[in-house]
Amino acid sequence: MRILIAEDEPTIVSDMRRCLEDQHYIVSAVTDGEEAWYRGDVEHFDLVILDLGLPKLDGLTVLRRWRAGRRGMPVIILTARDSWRDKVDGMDAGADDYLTKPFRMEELLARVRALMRRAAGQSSPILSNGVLELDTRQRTVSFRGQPVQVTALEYRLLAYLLHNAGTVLSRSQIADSIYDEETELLSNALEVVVARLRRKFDGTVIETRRGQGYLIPSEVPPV
Amino acid sequence: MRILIAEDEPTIVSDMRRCLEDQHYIVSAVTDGEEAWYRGDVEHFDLVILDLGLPKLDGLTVLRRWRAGRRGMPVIILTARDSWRDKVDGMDAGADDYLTKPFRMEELLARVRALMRRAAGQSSPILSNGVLELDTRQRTVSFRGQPVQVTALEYRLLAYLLHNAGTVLSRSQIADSIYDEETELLSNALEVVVARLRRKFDGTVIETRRGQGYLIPSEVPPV
DNA sequence: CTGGCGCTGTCAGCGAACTGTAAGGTTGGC
DNA sequence: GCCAACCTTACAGTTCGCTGACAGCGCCAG
Repeated sequence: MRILIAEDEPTIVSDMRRCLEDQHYIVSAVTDGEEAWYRGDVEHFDLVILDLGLPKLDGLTVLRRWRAGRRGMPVIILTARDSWRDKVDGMDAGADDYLTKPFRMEELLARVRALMRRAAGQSSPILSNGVLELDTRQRTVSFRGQPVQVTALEYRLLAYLLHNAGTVLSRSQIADSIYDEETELLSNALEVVVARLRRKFDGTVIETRRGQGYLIPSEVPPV
Repeated sequence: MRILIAEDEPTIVSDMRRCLEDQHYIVSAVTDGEEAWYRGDVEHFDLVILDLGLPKLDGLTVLRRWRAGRRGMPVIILTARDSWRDKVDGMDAGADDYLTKPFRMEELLARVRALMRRAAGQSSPILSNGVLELDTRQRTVSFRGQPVQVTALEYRLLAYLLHNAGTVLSRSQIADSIYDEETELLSNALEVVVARLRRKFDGTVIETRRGQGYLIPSEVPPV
């Protein structure tokens, strides 16, 4: 689950980052509106925490541009002022929730969880391609009907591949999605994860496209 | 099991809170309609007790908004007036039950229990996965047919896990469900509770998914 | 009021599981 | 056949969860 924080105050950012990473979210942070808009437009985030008072381009504008461009990810807006106008404007612009600074981290987390839950409730909780099945609500994986245990990292990788079943995904796309941005990829870590997964199923589930990346076929006839 | 009380009269709130907390429910309370709607929209509650005569936003409107937004939790409405119109309107708006003020706490509790049971999707008050059995009416637990004594906290944890048997539940989900919102989770308290429970059964009943959470398997062949 | 008791949170040390690294083998394309 | 890309395996560092001991709290009986 990737979260984008758009906030220019360093201490708030680092507090939020720490809390969210404790909850195993993958956090990216930007400090001005232009960058916020760009990242949210170009990358995939499961949730955005957006300060309204950003330099260069204010939060409301960023949000409106995203929505105009059909970026529908849940957005929580932060406002320093306790004015209901901001909140109303924000909700009208397409925000899903708001928080007034200062706020307690627990409250932020509760709202994040709620939005994640709501977003999850809208899509089907089961990802499947015929042989491989992933229940995103139960966080379980099964192969040809047999339950299989996977680690947290393996699960993230599987979920990403299966979510984009039929599409070839490059290493860097995969890495972006399952690691946070600081972690460099200077070894064959990804290959190793793939290998470990293959051993748990059979070697054919995850296909390699030499020079391009990996993919999981979108529909496989059952056996 | 979390309950939201939306009621503006302090004495009624505190009476209800005391009774419900005696029954080991986790209670949150709000005093106006706007906050009620917001909390119910954003957080997860297993049941709501909703006064119809709330300031700022009346109860019926709150309820209709929740239902429009697909919030399906059971709702008991309270009405000060003994008029059938309110009740009918309330039920039409999606309430599951009603109570006319003044009422006796025992009656409230009975209705709460009934709705909880119904929401659990089973007429029987017994939760079981084959080896572990939990009688929600008597608040007793047995393992392989043998009764086992558990503390209140342990019971809440077990009930939550068993209620979602087969699902991996993260620490924060569990904490949300068994503690009230004020309590911080800054240590390994949860792990300790799990350990104590494991010692009372055998170590295999509650499974750990490292980095993800805990789960109780949904169906275990009896021995 | 006091002491005992049961419940629960905190802490520290240990062990196991997870994951990145590296080295050597294998495969596929040119 | 050669080279680069990829796979596999083993290993080691690190993180995460478990456990046992302890302490604080609230409750009840004396």
